[in-house]
Amino acid sequence: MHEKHASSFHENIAKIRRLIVHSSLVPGDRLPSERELAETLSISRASVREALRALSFLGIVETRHGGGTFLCEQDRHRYIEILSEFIVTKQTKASDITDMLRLLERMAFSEVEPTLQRVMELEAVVEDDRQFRQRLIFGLKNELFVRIWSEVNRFFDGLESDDLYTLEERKRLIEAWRGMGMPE
Amino acid sequence: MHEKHASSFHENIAKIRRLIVHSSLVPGDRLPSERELAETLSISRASVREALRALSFLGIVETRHGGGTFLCEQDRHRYIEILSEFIVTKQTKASDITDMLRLLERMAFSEVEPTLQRVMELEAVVEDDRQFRQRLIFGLKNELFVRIWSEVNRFFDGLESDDLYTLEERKRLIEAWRGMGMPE
DNA sequence: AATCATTAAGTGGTCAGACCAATTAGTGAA
DNA sequence: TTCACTAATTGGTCTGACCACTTAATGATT
Repeated sequence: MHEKHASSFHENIAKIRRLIVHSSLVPGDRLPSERELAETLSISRASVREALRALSFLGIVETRHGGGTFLCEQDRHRYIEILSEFIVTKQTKASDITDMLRLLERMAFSEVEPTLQRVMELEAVVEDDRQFRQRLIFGLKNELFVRIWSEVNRFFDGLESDDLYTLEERKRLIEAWRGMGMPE
Repeated sequence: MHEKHASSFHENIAKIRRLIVHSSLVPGDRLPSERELAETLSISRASVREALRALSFLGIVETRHGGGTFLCEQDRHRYIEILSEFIVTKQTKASDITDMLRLLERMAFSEVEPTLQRVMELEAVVEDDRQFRQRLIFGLKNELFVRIWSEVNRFFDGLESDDLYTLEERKRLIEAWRGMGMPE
């Protein structure tokens, strides 16, 4: 007999988070078993598992086969508010995202040598804010950097905000970059 | 009748990744249904869902209730190799991690004004590489930045590598930073 | 009584089948 | 041809079972 599916993925994660906070769990503590959580939170064990998997991805909890589910060590739990709220529910100040992108992209400028070819490639897409920023980032050969930028940019896309830079800014950025290279 | 659980979480993700590649799917294309994937890959639908949820977290696929599961737009799928391999299996070049940390921390220096108090706080922990870098990063009030740094640093910790900077480097960084502020 | 191998209980991992909820494709009447 | 309706498809959730691993309890041995 089904009870009506009032639950949802995000809500379930929030429920477990609240439980962690209310139970005053400290890093290293073991959470209630999945079966217990399911009954307490009035959701199925499958849903509990999906939520726990998400929290595991966020580095908040850690599961050990046969052992249990534990709150992660370190002060990582201090970021529960930030992490889960941000990644899962996408609630972060829009200014944080745009600031972060600007920082990352400025960094890309300072880390990549402005060769003639690169400058031309960038100028070719100067009309399109999105392509411009993407081309810029891919100049960095650090895969990890690209990954992080992509993640942040994904949320920026979901923001439905305007371009990050104006056309004039983009042109100015290229000029400044070019100036950093050659002693002309 | 059970077949023996030869599957594992990581393997399942890899299976779906291979299927995406071999099927020559392009962004926007729909993946086979969960039931179909389960049969094709010889794993349960629950396991398929867990793997898909992970890929969804990585921004590789997107699910629409009643509609299907789709490969994300953009060239994000080009990062399937990078993303899934990195986040899930933690296989990233150590040099990428240290490079990234150095970049982020250099960025912190350039973004934060070297007030007298901040400089003193940093000098107080100059002996400890870990504390030094953490104190530095927390000077940035951008929560998102802190989050990202924390994530990257987590992997660095798991690397069992030496300090990121030598004591001399740390002292030199502080001096250079101090010099950026006051016109002395 | 102390030690250690064995056993039982507990917990995460997987599987199977069913039903709910939303979308999409197909159908038929206007 | 158009559009409302229906059926099929697909993701979302639930239930219960069994497997694999860990941990605690048990009991025999020393």
